[in-house]
Amino acid sequence: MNAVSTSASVRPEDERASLSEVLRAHGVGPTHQRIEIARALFSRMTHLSADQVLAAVNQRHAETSKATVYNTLKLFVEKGLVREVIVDPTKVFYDPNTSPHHHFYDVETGEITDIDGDRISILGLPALPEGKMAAGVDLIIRVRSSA
Amino acid sequence: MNAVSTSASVRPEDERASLSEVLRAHGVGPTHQRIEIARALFSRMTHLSADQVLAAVNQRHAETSKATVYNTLKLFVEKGLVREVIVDPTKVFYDPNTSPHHHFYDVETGEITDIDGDRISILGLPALPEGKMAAGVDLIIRVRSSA
DNA sequence: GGCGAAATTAGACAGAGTCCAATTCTTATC
DNA sequence: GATAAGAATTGGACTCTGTCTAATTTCGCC
Ligand SMILES: [Mn+2]
Ligand SMILES: [Mn+2]
Ligand SMILES: [Zn+2]
Ligand SMILES: [Zn+2]
Repeated sequence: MNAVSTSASVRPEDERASLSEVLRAHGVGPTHQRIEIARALFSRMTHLSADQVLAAVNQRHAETSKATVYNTLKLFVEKGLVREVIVDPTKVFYDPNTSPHHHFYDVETGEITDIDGDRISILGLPALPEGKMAAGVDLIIRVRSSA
Repeated sequence: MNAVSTSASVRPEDERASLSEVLRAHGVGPTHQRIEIARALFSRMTHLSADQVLAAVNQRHAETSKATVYNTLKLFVEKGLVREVIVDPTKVFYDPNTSPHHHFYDVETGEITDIDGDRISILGLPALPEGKMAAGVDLIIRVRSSA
């Protein structure tokens, strides 16, 4: 039940129209740049850094500025279209998968892999601090090549 | 069972001597700067950023450079004296508590609080990817003020 | 088409962290 | 305690991620 079909045989025009609707459905006015940024994320369904999004969007010829990529990613996070993944101390990754899930993080290669959220249960959590509510539960399994 | 007594009534000289031994025990040659950095972390037992360590160590009068703070924190991590905590996209925190445990992270204030490791169990984890070994399990509960 | 609001942009800026070659310390040996 | 070789420290330049701003362009609507 994801935002956008990932099927390979979708005409680019249809894909953009459908992304446009997804943006509107999340209260984001569709613009050329926002659609391209959404396309970079949702057509790949991988975890991309801002820099990688910028490169992806400007692959054919420059279309979108760095400022817009940062503005747009922040907006997408606010509107719940994507999620931030904080695993690497040097950069944030953006995750088009917004269903609750966790991550393997390869500390050597930087690769991030999803762990399905509803197979995991976390027991024994203490009560939240007074007056605080949960805003997210991030479980990160850091891995590296064995041997 | 921590590395260094946190009791208030320890003579500064004794504290430094004892830190010196802790460093040696971890294969770290003790120097004036390293001892002061260790003292900043272990006397507070809180989660400090490199910048906070730098400020703490240079409080009375400048003693230690930024380069040395970064060099030393990296060395301490390698030698298992402290642990990195990656929760804030803008900076790394260093944790003098190396026993397995998890964290509350207040996204509004930046406050980091420990969650005892052996009360928590995590069930349903999938097998690690082929040829990979676990290098760490980080559970972060992001919280914010309710209402 | 024309208008006001919203979005985009270049480029300056900020902050965390790295790097390097020159200098200063440690430590082992005598 | 003096000496010498290796180890650690240092200022400052540099890189990288991310932010900000004021000017321009585009969008949604009449
Ligand atoms: Mn950084
Ligand atoms: Mn950053
Ligand atoms: Zn994910
Ligand atoms: Zn901790």
